Amino acid sequence: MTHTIIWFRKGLRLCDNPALLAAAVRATQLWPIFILDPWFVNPARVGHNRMLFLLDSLRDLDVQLRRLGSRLFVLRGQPQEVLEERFDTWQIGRLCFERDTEPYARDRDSRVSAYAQGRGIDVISPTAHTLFDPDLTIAAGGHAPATYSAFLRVLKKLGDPARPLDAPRDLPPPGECDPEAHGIPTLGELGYDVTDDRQPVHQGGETAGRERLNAYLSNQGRVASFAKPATDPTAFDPPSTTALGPHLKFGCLSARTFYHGVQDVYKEAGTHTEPPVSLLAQILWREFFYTLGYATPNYDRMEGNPLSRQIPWDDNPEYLTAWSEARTGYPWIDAAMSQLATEGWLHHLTRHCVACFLTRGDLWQSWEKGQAVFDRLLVDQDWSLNASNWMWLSASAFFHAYHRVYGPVSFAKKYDPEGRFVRHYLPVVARLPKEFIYEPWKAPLSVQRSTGCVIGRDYPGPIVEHEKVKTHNIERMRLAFEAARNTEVSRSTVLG
DNA sequence: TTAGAGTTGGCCCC
DNA sequence: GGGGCCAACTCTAA
Repeated sequence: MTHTIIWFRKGLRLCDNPALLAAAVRATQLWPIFILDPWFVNPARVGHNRMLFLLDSLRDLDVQLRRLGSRLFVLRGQPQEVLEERFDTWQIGRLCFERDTEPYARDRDSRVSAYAQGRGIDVISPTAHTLFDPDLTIAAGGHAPATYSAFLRVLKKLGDPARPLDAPRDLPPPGECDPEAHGIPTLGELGYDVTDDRQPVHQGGETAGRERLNAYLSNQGRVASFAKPATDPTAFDPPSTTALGPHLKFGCLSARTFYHGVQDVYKEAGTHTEPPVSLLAQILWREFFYTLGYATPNYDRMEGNPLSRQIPWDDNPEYLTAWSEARTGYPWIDAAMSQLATEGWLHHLTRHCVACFLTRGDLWQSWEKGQAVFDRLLVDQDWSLNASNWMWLSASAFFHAYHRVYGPVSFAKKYDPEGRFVRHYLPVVARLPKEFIYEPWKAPLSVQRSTGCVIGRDYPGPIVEHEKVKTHNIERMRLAFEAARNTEVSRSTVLG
């Protein structure tokens, strides 16, 4: 006879959910709960697209739980306080939740677990957000992997991850709780501005996630020939990649479901592309970055982060604001930032372009500032992946060919010479002829006037002269690399 | 100690 | 669209 709480945070699914399965075993009453933590329910930290995706996901979870005779209870407040109260009022004997390796979650969960165990409550917290337990991955390599290739070698030792677990067939009855007070709120009830009535582009929930995965996997040729660098960043209807990031972030879809879904198509197809560019490799990149985020102190900062090169970035709030508000005067960059603001999603290579532009390429602002903007706006915001990619693009870690700079004009032109993408996401440039679409300041004034895109009135001139700052920044980066090497030499001299 | 490899640049030339 | 050049870093295996 055990009163049990299954505490959903990520892992918003019934399939491949070991915490849920453990909670269902011999429970007399089961409370499936989600706690709206004020830390996250904050428009300055979690943008409205991601919050909408979360609410979608909670609704889907509730519907699925109800089919099994249960339901979801949505509670509000600081999680530890909420749980401590419920442990008492519900006479809880067991607490189950999926393990979360991000710093905020680790701190929160260790305090909750310590309190619960002190009260004699069983705590069950299996790993299911990643393919493997990161402790096992690190142990198998002897230390955290330094490169993706080294990581792949470790994975070879570990073999395939377990196949995903089935969803439970039935669930214990839900515990008693005032049903009216614990429904799923609307965005407005959470204090978000809802005057913007655009429909979200990314539909949350396990049901939508599985449909999206299955639709993608149904095209065997596309799966088998997938090569990430060859996908088109300017494609938007539909995008050229799976766009399953949001579902993986919230765990509407498990990493193992994705992994084995792709593997099964590979078996049918015979030949297929290989890491690092293949579709399967994408879930392995996620795993690699999760492992490093788990193993590395201060992973989301430059200072105190042993993986991040120490670079003397400028601090120019006007540059940062212009970049984040799509006012750099470079249509490709501004259209991308507009897509980020309105939809909360960007193609991977588009993220590269705007990240390179903000950091080492053009504006020379710290990657941490770009990371913060992405953290707020991305529907698929993921702590480990976001920090990793910002370090990558700013040449702070992983990537060292700093003289390779994305051109804010040349890059997009290569994929989209007509400018379909920028016309869609940046209407102010929509009527410009294609020869000026990526460089509107070069259009004669008569053309600017007739197309309603007068520079300085309708749209800003370029915030920096790319060719000039690029050369200067490559030199600054060369000096930063040199300084880092010298620090390394003096350190090893001191240490003998 | 050294050679080779590393997810995804731009530009010029053919 | 494919190849070489630009100017050149870091990690790993041998």
